Amino acid sequence: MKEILREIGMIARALDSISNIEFKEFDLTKGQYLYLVRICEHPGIIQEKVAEMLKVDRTTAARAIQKLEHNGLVEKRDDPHNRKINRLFPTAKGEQVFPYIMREHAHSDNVALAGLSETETDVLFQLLQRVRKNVEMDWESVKKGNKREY
Amino acid sequence: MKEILREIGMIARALDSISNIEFKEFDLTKGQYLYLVRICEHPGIIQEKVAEMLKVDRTTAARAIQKLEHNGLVEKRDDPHNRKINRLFPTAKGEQVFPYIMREHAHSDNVALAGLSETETDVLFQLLQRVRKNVEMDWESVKKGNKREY
DNA sequence: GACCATTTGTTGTATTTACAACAAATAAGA
DNA sequence: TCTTATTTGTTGTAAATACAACAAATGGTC
Repeated sequence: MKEILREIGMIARALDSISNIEFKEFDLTKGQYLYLVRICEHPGIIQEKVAEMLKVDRTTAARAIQKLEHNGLVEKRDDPHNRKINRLFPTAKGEQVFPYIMREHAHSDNVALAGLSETETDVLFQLLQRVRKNVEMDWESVKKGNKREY
Repeated sequence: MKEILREIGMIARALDSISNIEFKEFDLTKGQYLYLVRICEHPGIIQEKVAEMLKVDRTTAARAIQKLEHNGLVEKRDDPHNRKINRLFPTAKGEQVFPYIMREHAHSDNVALAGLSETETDVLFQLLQRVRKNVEMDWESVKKGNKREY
C-alpha cells in the first residue's frame, strides 16, 4: 500500500489552511470560500447539492450558507414550483469577492503544480478524477448509514 | 487551470468523513486516528513534529494528543536530555487499535484505487509527492506569518 | 386520493479546530 | 557569559463541523 491517500490528506489540509488564512482579509471565515465558489459557479443550486459536491455534512453546509447569507454574500430565493427548496445565488458583494478567491486558487494551483509538465498535470487530473469517483460512491453510501464490509 | 486541487479536496473530505464514522466503533472521535497512526509509526516523536507531518495547527495537535492520552491510547514520556519536550508513545491499548485503523485504511486504499493499474498507481504516487512537497513549503511559510505574493 | 418513502431544511448539542497570547526551555550569537 | 531568537508547550476564546432528531414538502405507488 503506497501512501497515496496520505499525500492527498496532507495536500488538502495544507491548502485549506493557507486559503483560510488568506481569505480572512475578505471577512471569510473558515471554509466559507468553498461554498461561495460553488454557488457562484452554479447559481440557483440548492444547499443539499452543494454539500454533495463538497463532500461535507448537510448540516455543515446549511450553517455555512446561513452565515454567507447573513453576511450578505449569498441570497436564498424561493423556487416558484417547489416550496421546499431554496435556490442560492451570489449577491453583488458575493460576485465581487469571487474573483479574488479564484485568483488565490490560481496561485495555489501554480505553486502546487510547479515543476510538473503539461502532460503530467493532465495525467494527474485524469487519475484523480477516477479516484474521486471511486471514493464518492463509498462516501454517499456510508453517509446514508450503510456499513462497508472488509 | 484544471481542477486538480478541487479533486484533492473532495477526495480528502470524503475519506476523512468515512474514517471518522467507521472509527467511532473504537471510541476514536473525529480526527484522532490521524495522530494515533503517526505516533505508532514514529514512537518517541514530539507533538510539534506530528502537527508538521499532518499539516494541522500546533494547538490542534496538542489538544488531539491530550485527548488520546486522556483516553489511554497514547503516553507522554519526559526526555532525559531535554526538559521541554514530551516524547509520545502508543500504550498497549493504542497498539491494539492501530491494526484496525490500518485495515480500514487498506480498504479505503483499495476502493479509491480500484481500476487503476499498478503503473498508474505508481505514477499517481510520484506526482502527488511532488505536489505535496511544493505545497508544504508554502504552508510552512504562511503558518509562520509570511505573506504570499501574487 | 391516500399512504409511505424520500428529499430538503432546521435546531440542539457536543466536539474539534485554530488563532492569540503567554510561558518556559533551549539554541545561537555577540 | 549574557542576550536574544527559536522551539515547544499550554490555556482562553471563538468558530466550524457533524450527529441526532425533528418537521414539512414532494414524489411515487396502490
